[in-house]
Amino acid sequence: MSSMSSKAPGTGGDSEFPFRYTAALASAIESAWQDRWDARGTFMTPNPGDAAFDSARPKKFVLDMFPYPSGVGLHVGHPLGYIATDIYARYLRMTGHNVLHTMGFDAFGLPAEQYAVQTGQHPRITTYNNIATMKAQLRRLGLGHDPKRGVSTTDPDFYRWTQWIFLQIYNSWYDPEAPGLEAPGVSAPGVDASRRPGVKGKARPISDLVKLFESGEKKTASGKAWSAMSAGERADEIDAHRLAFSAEVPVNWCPMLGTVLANEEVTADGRSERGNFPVYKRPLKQWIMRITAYAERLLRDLDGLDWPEPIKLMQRNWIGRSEGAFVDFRVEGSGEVLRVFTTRPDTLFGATYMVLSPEHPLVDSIAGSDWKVGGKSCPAAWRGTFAGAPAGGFATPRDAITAYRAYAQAKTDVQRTEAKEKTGVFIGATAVNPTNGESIPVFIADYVLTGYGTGAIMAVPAHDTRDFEFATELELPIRDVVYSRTFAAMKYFAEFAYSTGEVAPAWREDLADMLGIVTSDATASFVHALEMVEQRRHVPAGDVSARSRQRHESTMGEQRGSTRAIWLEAIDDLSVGNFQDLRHRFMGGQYHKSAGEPFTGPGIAVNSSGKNFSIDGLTTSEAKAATIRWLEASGNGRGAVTYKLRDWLFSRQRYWGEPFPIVYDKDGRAHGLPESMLPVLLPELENFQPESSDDPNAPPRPPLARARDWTKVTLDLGSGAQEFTRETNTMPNWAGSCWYYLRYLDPANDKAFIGPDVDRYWMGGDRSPPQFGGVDLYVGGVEHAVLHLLYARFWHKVLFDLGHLSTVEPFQKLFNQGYIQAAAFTDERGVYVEAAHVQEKDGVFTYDGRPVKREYGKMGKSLKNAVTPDDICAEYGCDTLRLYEMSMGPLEASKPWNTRDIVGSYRFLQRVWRNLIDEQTGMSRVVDAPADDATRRMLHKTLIGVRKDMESLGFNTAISKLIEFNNALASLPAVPMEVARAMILMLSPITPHIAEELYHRVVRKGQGEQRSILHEPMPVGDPAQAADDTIEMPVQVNGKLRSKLSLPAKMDPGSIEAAALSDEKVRESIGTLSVKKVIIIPGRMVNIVAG
RNA sequence: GCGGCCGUGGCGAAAUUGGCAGACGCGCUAGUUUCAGGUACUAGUGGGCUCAACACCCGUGGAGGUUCGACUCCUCUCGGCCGCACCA
Repeated sequence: MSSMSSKAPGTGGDSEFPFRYTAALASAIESAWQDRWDARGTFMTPNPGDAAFDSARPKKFVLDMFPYPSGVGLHVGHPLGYIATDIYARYLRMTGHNVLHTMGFDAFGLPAEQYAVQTGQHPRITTYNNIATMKAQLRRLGLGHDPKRGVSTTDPDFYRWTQWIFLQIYNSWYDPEAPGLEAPGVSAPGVDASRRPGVKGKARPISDLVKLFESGEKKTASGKAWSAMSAGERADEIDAHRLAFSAEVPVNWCPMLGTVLANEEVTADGRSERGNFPVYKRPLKQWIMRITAYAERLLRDLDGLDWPEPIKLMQRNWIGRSEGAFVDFRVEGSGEVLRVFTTRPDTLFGATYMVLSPEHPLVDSIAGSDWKVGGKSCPAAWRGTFAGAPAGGFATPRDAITAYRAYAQAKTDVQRTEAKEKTGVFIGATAVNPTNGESIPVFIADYVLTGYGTGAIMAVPAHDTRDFEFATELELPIRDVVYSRTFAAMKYFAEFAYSTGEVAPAWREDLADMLGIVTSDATASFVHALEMVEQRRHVPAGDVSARSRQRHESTMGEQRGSTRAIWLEAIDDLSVGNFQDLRHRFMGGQYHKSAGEPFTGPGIAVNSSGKNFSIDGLTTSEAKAATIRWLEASGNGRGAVTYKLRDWLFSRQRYWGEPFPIVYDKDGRAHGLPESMLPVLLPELENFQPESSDDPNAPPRPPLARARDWTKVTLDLGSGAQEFTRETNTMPNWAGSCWYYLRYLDPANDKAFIGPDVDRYWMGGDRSPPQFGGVDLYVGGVEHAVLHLLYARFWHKVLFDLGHLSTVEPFQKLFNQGYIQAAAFTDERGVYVEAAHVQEKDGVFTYDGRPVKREYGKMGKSLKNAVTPDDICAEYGCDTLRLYEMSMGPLEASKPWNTRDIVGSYRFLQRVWRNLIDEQTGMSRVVDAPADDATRRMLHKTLIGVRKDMESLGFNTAISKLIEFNNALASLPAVPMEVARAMILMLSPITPHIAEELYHRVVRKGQGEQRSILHEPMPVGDPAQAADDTIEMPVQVNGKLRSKLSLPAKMDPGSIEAAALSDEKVRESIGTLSVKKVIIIPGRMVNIVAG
């Protein structure tokens, strides 16, 4: 018998019912079971090889995104995902799986360090205190985490391996030619294996690279033979290949904070998010990870992952693959060549000028000395018309370049985005379009970015919005080289409208736009417009395309607007019916023949013939391929793929992070430390403040640089004891989160970051065929959609390539839980007030007697609307909290918290308790009699439904099924054991404490408490027993519900039809109409079509 | 600007994926218990019409389409949220 029955629980304010399920009783039950679970190690999960390991059970690895241990503690929004994974993990245990489920802490990072700067308290102490607080909060929720596996990234035993992984990456290079990126037989669900071999390349140890250089199989960058190179040259060559390397790159440098910042830590107006200090772009030597080497694999392998499509899309966009070509333009009067990247090589004939980014390295060397082009003076607009330029432009191109650079640099990102007009200046140089030998002017403009492609473009104003804007602004020629079929389609519609007098509302606006551009006569009639269309049938294709483009880009916008309104009116007058369907069919191709050509599909190249090269008449994709072939054959360029993804800036000038396992010799050359010297412990400091300065050129002085005893070391790295200096940067806080899930699997291993057997088992790499990704369910917020998930995938792939892991991807299935939102209130000044103290009366909200405004936002400290789980647990018990959070709505949806609603969940648990337990005696009310037919049917329906919902994380609907079932039980005189038992077991993943208590009071009466309900198998519903004998069959007449028939479940369609047609209400509805057709959906409904 | 997601009672939401719209919960209304409040319990609760019941009509942001049948699919449109943002 449970210990609960032996002592009187708290009264909860109702002495008449000492065993009523009150908050006091719930709390007593909850803490009693939490203690027992801890004492018995209920949630400990054995690894393969351990004594308790059961190899017959399939594995499941259920993972949460681990939290940062913040000092303010949890609010009810935080544990939403944790509760969900806990329910799922408990469910999986009860359905025969070995489940790995635990929780660690992502504990390096800025808040603890900032706190240390302010108070002098060591971040370690702050962090460990916070972890303790948070663990207590999580424990109170009854989360079934394996306590032995919950690692913290700040433990030296953990970050030792973070450093080790860094060295693995440091000591490898990416061989783009290496065949076979995956282990043989690796297959991804939903991915056609035959599509995958196209991706070549993998990480290999640096020693392989050295062998290739030694044998001459691989050429060095300089072309010099390996044997002829000095030690320094060799080291340079190797360093240039490493996957983790240091290089001077432009970074966001904040001298006042004394650190570089990630792009997302810099505000739109160029200041630090924290502190609001100025941030400068400045080249600094930093550690960088060559994640771009993996761009293609990171992109392709998304296909095999069971992730939400929006997240995959965000990663695809972030990687930003574009296919196209590099094209070389010879600069006239200089030996230089301008290389551009384009995704539209088919429009090369339309390139009428070039644009370089203001910082492009060739600008200075190719800039001309005067404003002449082809011997004549260039247009005035080319000489500088941007804000601050002198009237009439600058005296020389060089003056203009200098001024423009200053102008562009001063613009913040926001200004850049908001500026509608394109600006730029001619640099006094011309280049040659390789296709036709045409001489075209070269400009600099800030709409071309240094960081993408080659930082230079060929401008095709006819087919690129930005180029068009620039060309309009600077009076540059525009040449159409693509004939648009969409435009041809619209022309056809216009003609169709003309011949029939019928216009579909859906395309009337397109038509009006088109017609509006061909005439600015605001009073013209529709008939007149159609005459214009008639005339334009004979306009050459290239010209038509130009107009189509102008339709979008015309600077005559306002004028067009008024014209357009007139056209809309005129078109509306002519509408005689709805022709949307017709339009679909046109677009779908059914009417192509009548139109004489397809309406949709690629454009056709026009005006694209040079001396020995023509693509006229080819479709866009054909023209692209043909142009690339020509570029490669003629040596003017080549096909290429570029990515938006940048390499990963991996160092920070901060204290509270992992030290790099890197030292520098007296020549300043970096050396990776051997494994035996790990971990490199963080040195003790008393002052954690980075050195700040007003001087943007001041050198960075990370806090670690002040630990003199630590930075200077004497080591023997293979060539005798020498003096070295340690790297004083630390790793960014993404580092630990890139691999923590692996350490959960083997937390005590001091020989390796993870044992190979453990990896193969829990990540599933020992399956045949091996799994693609290892974690079976990863739950967390969308805020990590890109960075964390991309970085972790990258590390995982490197470790896979180097043979340390058995799977290609870390997270097979990802689930994004929604946020919990809450009402927040602002006073008349717009300042947030404590939401907890706001009063509501008849829909009016007041705070301290004054009216306040309500809004909804993410729960948290800043909106002063946080509700803590501790308060809710105290008032209702944590089972009620778990139940409520799961019943609020679908897990993936963001939904508003409403404390008032919790009582519904509380009442449900009370009713369950009351159905099974006598509130006066605490004894079981369950009887051994068998269930009646109706109850048993409902039991099996519920078992089937709940199981299905659990599998799909549909906890909200699972709960509603349980409530319905329990409500049905309430009307029984007593609940039969088979029903009670199933009810308790189904409830146990969601509300484990009350379920354990009921299980021991009702099911295992006095058989001891050793066996947890967690180890009880979940009962399986039997469809045969769930089936109804008679079903209610709705009968529709012409789609409207008219009657309901009660029929035997297994009735043949003929009899159903007869029954339906003989029903009085049905016959009344049919009346004098004749029955045309009877549609019978077995077990579902009948629809009678009468007319 | 481009891309994505989402609009269902007073509120949170269901709907077996094209087949009885609003399950379940909150709130509300009435009643039981109670000196009373609270708790707990029972019944009702989309809107309209009706004294009331039966019946009928309307109803998933809006307009239209496909279908025997549409919350669900298609087109357009309005509103909200999120991501990217001159990416060549």
